[in-house]
Amino acid sequence: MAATPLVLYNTLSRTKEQFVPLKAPFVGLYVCGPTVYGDPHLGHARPAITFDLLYRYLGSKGYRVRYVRNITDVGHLENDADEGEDKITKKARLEQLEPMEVAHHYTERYHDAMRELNVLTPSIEPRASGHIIEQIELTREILKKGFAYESNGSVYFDVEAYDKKYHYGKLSGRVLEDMLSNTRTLDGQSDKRNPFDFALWKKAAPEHIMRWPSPWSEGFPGWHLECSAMSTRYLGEQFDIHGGGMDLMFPHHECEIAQSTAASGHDAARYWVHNNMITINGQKMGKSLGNFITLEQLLSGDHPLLEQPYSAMTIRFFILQAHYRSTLDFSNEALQGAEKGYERLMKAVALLPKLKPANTSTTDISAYRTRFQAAMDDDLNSPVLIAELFDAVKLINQVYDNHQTLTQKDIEELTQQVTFYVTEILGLRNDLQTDNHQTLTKVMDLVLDIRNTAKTNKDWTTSDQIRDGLTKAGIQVKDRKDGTDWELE
RNA sequence: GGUCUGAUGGCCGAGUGGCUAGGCACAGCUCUGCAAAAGCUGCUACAGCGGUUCGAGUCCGCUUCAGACCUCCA
Repeated sequence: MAATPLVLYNTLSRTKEQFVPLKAPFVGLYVCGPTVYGDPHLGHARPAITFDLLYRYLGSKGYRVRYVRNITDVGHLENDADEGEDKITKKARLEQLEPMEVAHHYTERYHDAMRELNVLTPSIEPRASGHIIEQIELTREILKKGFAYESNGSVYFDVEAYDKKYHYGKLSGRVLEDMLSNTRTLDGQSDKRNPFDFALWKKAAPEHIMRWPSPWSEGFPGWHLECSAMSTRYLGEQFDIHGGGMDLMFPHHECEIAQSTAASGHDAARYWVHNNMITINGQKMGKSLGNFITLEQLLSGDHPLLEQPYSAMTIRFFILQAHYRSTLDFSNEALQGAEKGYERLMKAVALLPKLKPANTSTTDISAYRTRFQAAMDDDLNSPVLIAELFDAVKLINQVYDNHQTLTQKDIEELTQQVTFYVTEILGLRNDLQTDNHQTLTKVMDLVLDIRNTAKTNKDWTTSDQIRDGLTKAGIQVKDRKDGTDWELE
């Protein structure tokens, strides 16, 4: 496949760069996945869909992508880094469950949501708890290189030592000295030498359930270590793209860079790609802010802020209609707009097989291919791609209404291009006809209402026509004293 | 306080110097028994103030406002 060059915005350089894989046609892609201690919400959908789009598009260019997206089931501390309980452990206590039971439950919930959103499964989905050995090894390596120190059974990354040789803060644009001058001094209780040092290994408090043996103590790995360890394990010391939400840039990704560089002497990821946040009333949607809407609530409409339910594909379309590096503001009006737009697009796609060929074409459709591609090549500009697709939608409708004509060959080309970009790249499924259970109930309410009116008017011809017609259609009508029931046979 | 983003028409949201983004909503028309769909037409905005330029939403400076990160977070 003759691939046109893809340009990606690299957070490291803060510019758009042409994407050149280390070892084409192979591409290594690592994306920070969810911490499984809560239901997936609208915010989780953003990176999942953003990197699904990237994964799909890279694949369409002929690259063989290994997409690794982790599951964080251990390691994040609740409040203060040094005092807090492991987040998953805390939730487990509250619910009287095993930690792994909680992790498993929410992992399944996440998978369900991803399936609904038509997000492809990654090549590998490693769990932090399954890679303790790798994390211990990495900690050992960093210690050996002199960029970490042990303190009371815990191991901390020595940011100051690292910053002397490399640059701590290169991703987020921070300078260590500035950060230090802006921080209050430690209260003296910490094992850390420096407030910006972060844990590679934490000694477990007695009540801490999730713990593993290590050379330093029984404990658990630090917050940032898992991604470094697992990306190295599955993609190598150097790989192509590291993705995640912008909120992870600091400290999480910064620390990942420091860990990898400290251990191996060079950067691990070459392109850092960050998706922006979904906001609600202009504020970031987040668990800690308590203003998030779960995906389940979006699908059911069961949330004070929701005027109606929204389908998974509406949500996907809503997200794709904004560029991944822009904030995207939630509102009912915006979702409803997305719902209509999605319907318009899918209706036109459904119309494609019905187009009748003509001897000549009144429009040159050869440009669509390059325009679709150009939009995606430009840093995954899905909004522009969608705008281009709507241009094709108009053409499809015009041809259907005999306002324009296309040859058989052009119809085939148009069909191929449009359906490819809509279903394979944007990953939009046609869900317009699938939500039939609710629809059938509403239709039956209506039909039986008409029949009851007829019965009231003693219009037996009409009422019997309806009942017999329904029987033939496989629906049994059951008249009762207090109303009418029906069931599918 | 530090670092970094952003401010586009009723709503959402593209656009890094010159030619109408697109969707939704709204209005009129065509089609039509009515409606819907579809088509056609209209709605032409870029926070404010300076500057650079033949020309700026687009570059530079300042102001105002908003947001993210600096603590777990997608």
